[in-house]
Amino acid sequence: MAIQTKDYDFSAIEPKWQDFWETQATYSAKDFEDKPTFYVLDMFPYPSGAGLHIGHPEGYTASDALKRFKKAQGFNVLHPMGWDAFGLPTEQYAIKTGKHPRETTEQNVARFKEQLRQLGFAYDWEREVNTTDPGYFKWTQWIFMQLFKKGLAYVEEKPVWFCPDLGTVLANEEVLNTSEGPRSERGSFPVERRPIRQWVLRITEYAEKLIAGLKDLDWPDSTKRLQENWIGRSEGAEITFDVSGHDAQLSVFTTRPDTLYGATYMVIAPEHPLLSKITTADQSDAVFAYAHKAKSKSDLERAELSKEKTGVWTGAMAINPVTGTEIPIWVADYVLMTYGTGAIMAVPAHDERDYAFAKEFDLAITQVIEDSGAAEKDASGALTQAYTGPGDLINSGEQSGNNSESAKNAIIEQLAADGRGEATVNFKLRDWLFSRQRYWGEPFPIAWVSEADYAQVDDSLKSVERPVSCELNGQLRFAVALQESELPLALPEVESYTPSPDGQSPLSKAGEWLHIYIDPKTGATSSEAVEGWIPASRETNTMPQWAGSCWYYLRYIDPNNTEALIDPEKEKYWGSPDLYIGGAEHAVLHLLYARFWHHVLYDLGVLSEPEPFKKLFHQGIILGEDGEKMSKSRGNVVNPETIIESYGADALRLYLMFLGPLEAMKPWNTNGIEGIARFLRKAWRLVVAEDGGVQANVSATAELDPETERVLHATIKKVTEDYESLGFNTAISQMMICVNQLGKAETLTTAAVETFIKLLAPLAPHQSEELWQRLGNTGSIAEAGWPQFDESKLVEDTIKIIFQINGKYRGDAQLPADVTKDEAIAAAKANAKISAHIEGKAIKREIYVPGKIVNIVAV
RNA sequence: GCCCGGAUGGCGGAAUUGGUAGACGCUGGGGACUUAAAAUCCCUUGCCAGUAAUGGCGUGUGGGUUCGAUCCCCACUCCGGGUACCA
Repeated sequence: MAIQTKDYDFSAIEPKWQDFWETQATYSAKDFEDKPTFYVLDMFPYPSGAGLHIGHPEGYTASDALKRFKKAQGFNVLHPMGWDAFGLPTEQYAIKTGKHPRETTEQNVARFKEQLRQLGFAYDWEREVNTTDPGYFKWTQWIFMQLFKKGLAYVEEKPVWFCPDLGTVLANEEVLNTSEGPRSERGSFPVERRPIRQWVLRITEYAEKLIAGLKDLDWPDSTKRLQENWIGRSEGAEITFDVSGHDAQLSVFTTRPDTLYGATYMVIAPEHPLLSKITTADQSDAVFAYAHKAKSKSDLERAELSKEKTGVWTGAMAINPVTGTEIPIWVADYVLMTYGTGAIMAVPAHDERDYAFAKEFDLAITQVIEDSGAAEKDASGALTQAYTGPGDLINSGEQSGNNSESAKNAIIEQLAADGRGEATVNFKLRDWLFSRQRYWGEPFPIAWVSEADYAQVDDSLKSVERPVSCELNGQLRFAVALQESELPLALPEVESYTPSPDGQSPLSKAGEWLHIYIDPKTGATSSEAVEGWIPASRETNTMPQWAGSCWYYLRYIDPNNTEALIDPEKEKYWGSPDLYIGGAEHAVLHLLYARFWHHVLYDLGVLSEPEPFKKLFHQGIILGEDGEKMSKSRGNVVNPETIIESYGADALRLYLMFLGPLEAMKPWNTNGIEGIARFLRKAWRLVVAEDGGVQANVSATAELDPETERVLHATIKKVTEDYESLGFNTAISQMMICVNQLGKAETLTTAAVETFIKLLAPLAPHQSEELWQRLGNTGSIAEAGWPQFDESKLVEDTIKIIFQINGKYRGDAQLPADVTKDEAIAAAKANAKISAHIEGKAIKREIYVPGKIVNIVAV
């Protein structure tokens, strides 16, 4: 039932084939089919109200094309799609309109799905996942439960941004740093740091594994380096200093224990717990004023003020453990409570920050590493900048003369003997703040009980090694996991989606849902009191958006399993994704969090491999026509639907890939799509004649001239290689060369035309299917196999040899492909232009690059 | 500041990683078909000089290695991205 048109009518053809793929389930993956598998994964979108923008189809076209290519090559292909549907904009919309986020989500998903369909992306919709679906988040909650029981989750009062005017907690990126202090991005209201109870995941416990695991991943080097820097492993030592006149001790982390003799003062962070204890009476006003001010600053502010060092002397002194000298202890916000021990030994001679601070406050600077003239000094020989390089130790007692590298160990050993220090490793990576005081997220499957009741609770419901407790309404409470059969723990219906004025989640007002009784043996719950059960209140925080996106790629493999997160047999069959395509903006957080969960699940025996994403590719960004980032405010946004209306989805897909390398950042240019439209029309006319039938010069028995045949085989080779390496732009240019050549040929074999259409099909699937059908074939072109090239067809009997004089092009000639060096050089000399150039010169050297170049060096 | 990318015609980009720089496409110019337009086809299009043959210049800048450099080395400029006192 081909639609009989002579023109390429994409608006009729495209929906026809979209229906076909859907009803025929052309791209539904079959578990355990006896074929090699290929799992290609896209980063799933957040279904926003704005719909798809041009950036989405870029990566998705690449994965769709690759999927079709691999399918044609005979792979059992898995290419699913889903929705990262918990999230802030939907919740904000609910707060504004009162509409349930679930409804908004449904509408947005429907719209996204329709748009993806219009682009011809043939996903396996039977495996669709949605993070807000109870059948899905049941397992998100289940994973959290395992983390909790394994001791990888805890609760802490953490300072978070709170905006009293908006009545909500804000994420770091929602807070702007203004001249009037930190303000909310929305509405520019003042915000403040408030300690609010938070769940935190111990990702730092996996820091070592997360660094080590990077080694074997086929990822862009820059992304690996980014993760490595983010985790920020550094080796050094923890050294303990005595505080004069106190029995307190101050521990510091340093990567330069070799400079210990040069530690002339110490600095502790404003939040350091020892601060109030060691501060002397005369200094306390200044110290506490300073500490208070530092607390209200954002990390951002602290960093921005980095040029000027600020601080106050606490009045206390510490004792340098190797020199025995008393050194002052300062408080300053350039020391962060969140890294190391929250205190440092300051070595101004060999650390830039310490140097700047010492200069600002006129503190002693003792050089202990010989710079051998490498550092700048003033007339008196004092350092005018910190020397951070290596060298021999000076002014360092018995260590003097020792090299700085070996002195690191020597000093650690010397300290360790006294119990004053040991070698340690520190990470920049912090534990993962895992809770939000919001409505639209996964509820935690946790209940809080009293200490006495906690004692009765079965160990299987506890974090046994590390019990989790906190104060709720002034009372000590302990965390208990619910029974697994209580999952999924659904969100209660609430009257308002707005957090309460004190920053508590909207769930804290869901009274009936909140207060429960729990069976201490099994973790079963009831809303009514039961004999022997204990009263409990549910956790009211919800999980962050990351939670659902951390493991969705696993669920595609077994989306409807109600008994397990994933069937181990299916997991082994499909393995982890063979290729993951997504933006570089997720290089750190999403990819790190997902790796963390995957490692944990592997350690729990749920998964068979420790790393989730073997191969990763970042598509670039499509800029507006003005070369700027597309944004509504700039008015340079290109809408995919408009392009599809005027050129069709195939043209859009091809053009997106033709713009430049997939990984590059490249500007959109609407004019350029004409070339692609022309190319598609040429391909169409190769098959379809004026009268709508098949072209008369195409037949099974026709002759194919040798040059056309050579180009065709060269195209098979180039396109196959380029698809494999995601080099779609060059594959398209080769197909353009090919279509031009085929168009010139007097007659064409059906086989030649079919070969070309098969090559085109991954990128322009609608038109290719249509042409395939009009040539008399049935079924999808994806099931017709992938063309093989014949190496012998690529060999040309004559080759063009370039003649150069002194490396400069002076002529060329067609010579037999098997020409020898001597023959080639002779041919060059026989060339009129060449002989003119060597006339009267002495030939110094003759170079022949086989099949390419003759270069005669003559002076 | 540090860490990554990148710089090639009027524009997007290509170049088997050391072998004719500018494939392919857009734009511009000229022509054919047409009553006309669209569509299609052909020629042309890096810069300078020249009617031309041809010659010179040319891959951000300056050096170097080489018979030969967009590609390798050294120094620098500009642009983009990430990161932020991590001891």
